[in-house]
Amino acid sequence: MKRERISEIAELLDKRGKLTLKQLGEYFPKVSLMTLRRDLFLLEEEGRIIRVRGGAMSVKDVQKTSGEPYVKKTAIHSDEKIEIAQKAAGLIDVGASIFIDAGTTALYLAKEMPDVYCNVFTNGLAVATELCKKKNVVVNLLGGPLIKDNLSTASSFSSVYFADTNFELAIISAAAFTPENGFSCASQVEADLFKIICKKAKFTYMMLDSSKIGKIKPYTFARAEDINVLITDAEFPEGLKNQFKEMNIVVM
Amino acid sequence: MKRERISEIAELLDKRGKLTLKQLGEYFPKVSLMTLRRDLFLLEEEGRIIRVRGGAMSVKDVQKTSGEPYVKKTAIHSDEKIEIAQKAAGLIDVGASIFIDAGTTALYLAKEMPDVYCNVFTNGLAVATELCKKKNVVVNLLGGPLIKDNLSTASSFSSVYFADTNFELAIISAAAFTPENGFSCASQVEADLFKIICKKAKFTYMMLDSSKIGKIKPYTFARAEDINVLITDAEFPEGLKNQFKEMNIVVM
DNA sequence: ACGGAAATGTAAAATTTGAACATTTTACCT
DNA sequence: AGGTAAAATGTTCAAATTTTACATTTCCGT
Repeated sequence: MKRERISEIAELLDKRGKLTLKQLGEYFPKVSLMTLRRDLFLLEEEGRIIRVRGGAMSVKDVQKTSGEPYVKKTAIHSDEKIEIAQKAAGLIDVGASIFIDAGTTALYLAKEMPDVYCNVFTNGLAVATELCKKKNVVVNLLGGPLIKDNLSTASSFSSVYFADTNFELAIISAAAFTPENGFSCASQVEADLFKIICKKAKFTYMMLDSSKIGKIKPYTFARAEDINVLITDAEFPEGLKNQFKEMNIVVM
Repeated sequence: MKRERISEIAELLDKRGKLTLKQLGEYFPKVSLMTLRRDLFLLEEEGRIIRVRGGAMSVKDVQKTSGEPYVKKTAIHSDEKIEIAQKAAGLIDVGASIFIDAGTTALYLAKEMPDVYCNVFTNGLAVATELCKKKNVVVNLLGGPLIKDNLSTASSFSSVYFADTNFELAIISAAAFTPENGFSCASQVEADLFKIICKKAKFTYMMLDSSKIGKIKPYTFARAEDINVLITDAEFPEGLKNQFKEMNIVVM
């Protein structure tokens, strides 16, 4: 009982990188925070985690992401993004061929994804690296010039590349959304890529955390009606939810 | 004054692994603990340290005690590989267009590389990620299905991709070499890729640490006479060195 | 079922941290 | 040189976290 919980905590931390004690408390409502604190102490002695103020972080994670600026960004709205990623991960079928984008939500999705046989295309280095940990997932990286801010590729070459590769499902995320301007992002090549992706995929699932609503970025790549499923968090306003539903879009 | 102190703190932490605020206070009696605390905060933002209750610890130190299979591999013959990487790094000119492979020596090269304007093509995720830290290096990643062992891409698609991209210099490494079998590696797609690369590049620099000599891997991708420069370590046998030199190959 | 050890819970004490504001130093402009 | 804004540092105190100590429960072997 104790041992199970401890290894569960360790796995959770390896996946998330970092958790506060409160977050751990939500995962293990049956035990008190003091017990969890003691568990963390034991894990620290084993060298699997590092305890930091307020919680703990995974040693593995520290070893991997050696302090790159990209890592920091993942902390913003991470709870919502994880929530969304978990929902999206539940939608992946065995044998599917999927495109996943390079965003931070996509990175969480890569972590949460079940290790079942499927083909994943992505333009994100971090996403690809993460997916390589899964034995059964075939990972396929889109090539081209790298964008350094977010470690992604995007080039005019994509359309050529995709001429002979197919995926039925695209799970992507937008940097901004308004009903008037649709889904938009900050980079033109990325927007072009997303347009191709959406056209190519049979179904498009959009991961959109509530913080993106009402924002506008320079390049629109899809309208509300272009997507099939909207995956979002609990904070998503009901009114907007209904607007999507009226367009026959599944909101979850 | 501030900057100095901060880098001194960082060095101290790298050396000691972990220090409490009080200990730091003893090292820097001139400033208040609050200032040191703020310094730690900045270092944490840079990703160089991790703040823990009571003090901070070095990220490098955490990374040292690693358990990752890939990371571990880089430790084998690492001194020789770094030696070679440093030599190779010295050969890179501003403005050059270069291909670098996905091996561990290549990863060291990526780390040692000067941050000057140049274009680098690679099929290694770790190499690409590392190069993204350099402001002036334009990184271009070869796409395709990922090989999970070494986080590299290699596909039959490469030839198409390279039809419109050019580099004058290829810096690659082989897994094995004998005068009879030439340079060989363990993967056929990789061998194919290297053949294309060597043909495409005006000059081919081969990084070969002495441990590779006399070994044979299944797929030969180049002969001794196909390369222009051989970069190796101090252990490299003199006799073989001379054989290369007789073929007008620069050995260094 | 009993006794003791391990595990867990609770609450108060001790420490550390974060935030706000005051003060000093630095750098720059005229 | 004088003045001024910004940066760096110092001080203080409230808030949050951790530790400690002790109470309670659960688990096991007999």
